[in-house]
Amino acid sequence: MTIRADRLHVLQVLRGKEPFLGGSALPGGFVRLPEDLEATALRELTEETGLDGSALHLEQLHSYIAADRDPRGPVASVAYLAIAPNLPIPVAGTDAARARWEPLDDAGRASDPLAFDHDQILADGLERARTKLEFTPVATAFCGSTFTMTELRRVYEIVWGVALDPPNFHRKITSTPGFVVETDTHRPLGAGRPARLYRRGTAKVLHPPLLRP
Amino acid sequence: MTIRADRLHVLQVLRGKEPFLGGSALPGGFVRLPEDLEATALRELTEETGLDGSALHLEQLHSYIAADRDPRGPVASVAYLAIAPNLPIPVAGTDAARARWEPLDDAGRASDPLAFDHDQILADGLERARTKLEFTPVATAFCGSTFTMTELRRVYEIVWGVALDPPNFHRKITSTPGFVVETDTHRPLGAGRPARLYRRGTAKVLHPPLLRP
DNA sequence: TCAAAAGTGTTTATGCTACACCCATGC
DNA sequence: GCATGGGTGTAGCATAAACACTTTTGA
Repeated sequence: MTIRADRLHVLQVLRGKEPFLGGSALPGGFVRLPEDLEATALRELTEETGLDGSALHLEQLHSYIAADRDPRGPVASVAYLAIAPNLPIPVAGTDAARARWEPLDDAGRASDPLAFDHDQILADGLERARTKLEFTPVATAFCGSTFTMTELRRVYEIVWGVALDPPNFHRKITSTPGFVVETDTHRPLGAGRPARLYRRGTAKVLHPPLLRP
Repeated sequence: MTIRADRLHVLQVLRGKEPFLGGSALPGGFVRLPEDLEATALRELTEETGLDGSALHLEQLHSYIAADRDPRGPVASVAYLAIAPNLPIPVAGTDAARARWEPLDDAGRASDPLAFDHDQILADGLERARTKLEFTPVATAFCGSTFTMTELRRVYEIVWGVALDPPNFHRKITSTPGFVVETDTHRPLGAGRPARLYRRGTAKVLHPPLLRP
């Protein structure tokens, strides 16, 4: 997932073979032993999209095994959720040419149904992302290495689909130990007072949490 | 997991074959298609322990695949967390005779190291249980079909390892919509005023959550 | 000097903690 | 009556929402 143009987007690939030839799906592939699950997720992501995996947040989401989820037969899938800043997709590579960022509507659904049970996986991933924003600083994974308080607030507003009060948000973030550290540089936007730039802090969990309204 | 004699216990089985013959492990086994993952977890639990699976809470925890986690070679494990009231383990069945409830110490560890990477799985499961108590009514899964407010509070105190103020706990639970529904019966304990009995409500999540101190 | 966006102060309401106190039962 | 555990009331403190207001820039 990423945020582009104030919209939440999900990475999709066009399938090049049956089943669901020509349909949209989440990127994925098979484990190549002896690599572990996280290495598989990272490798498939970079192979199919050309995205740089070093900057993104990656976590295991859920495992899906059911007899009818793949017409070829039983397939066990371990889904991972990746969160990245707004990165351009390279178009050079063969596989990467089939990848694209697809916006989600207000209900959090893709415009077209996805192959297999990937709509369910996407729904689970979105709910996980919404929850994780409450208790971890993972919102910074949507931003670059430095970001303004307004950019961080937009992450929350877009992922949660709500409006937040800028003054109160600013205070909550800065009063949560280890969430962000302020730099002494600012970013002018053309109009208005330049915003201070922040960097991620070292906290792994938020005390107190930032609960959804 | 269950609670016995004011201590958190985890279900263990004695391994009957190599590797780790004679050692302790979490109960488990292989998927038998076309059953899905949850059916596998439930079947293995009842086969190896004789416990009644109809009353317990069961949820997927995490998937573990790494080249070195099983000496026989790469094995993919999908761990499930089960929470049950204090049930006796039948001793009649062949497999069930090897199962027992093992208490966890204050740090949440088993007395002896478990086979494979099961100590890690146990630690992940305990952390999941502690977190789930905050946001869902799953604490009622440790209790019988009816329970007193003190029994429910003891669940929180034992799983979290903290002391809670009884009056404030009582108010928090009863003011959280759908957590519990009161019955009109009471349970005398020999000394003191009889405690009112409650039943689980219909809520799936707690609003507001019951955060750890 | 004005518009725009960032950030601070302040009021008010709400919730939570600590603990005093009352209730209902067995002995 | 009195000990014991269940349950309610309440004062004081901390937190959070709403919004007025100040700051800092570009035009």
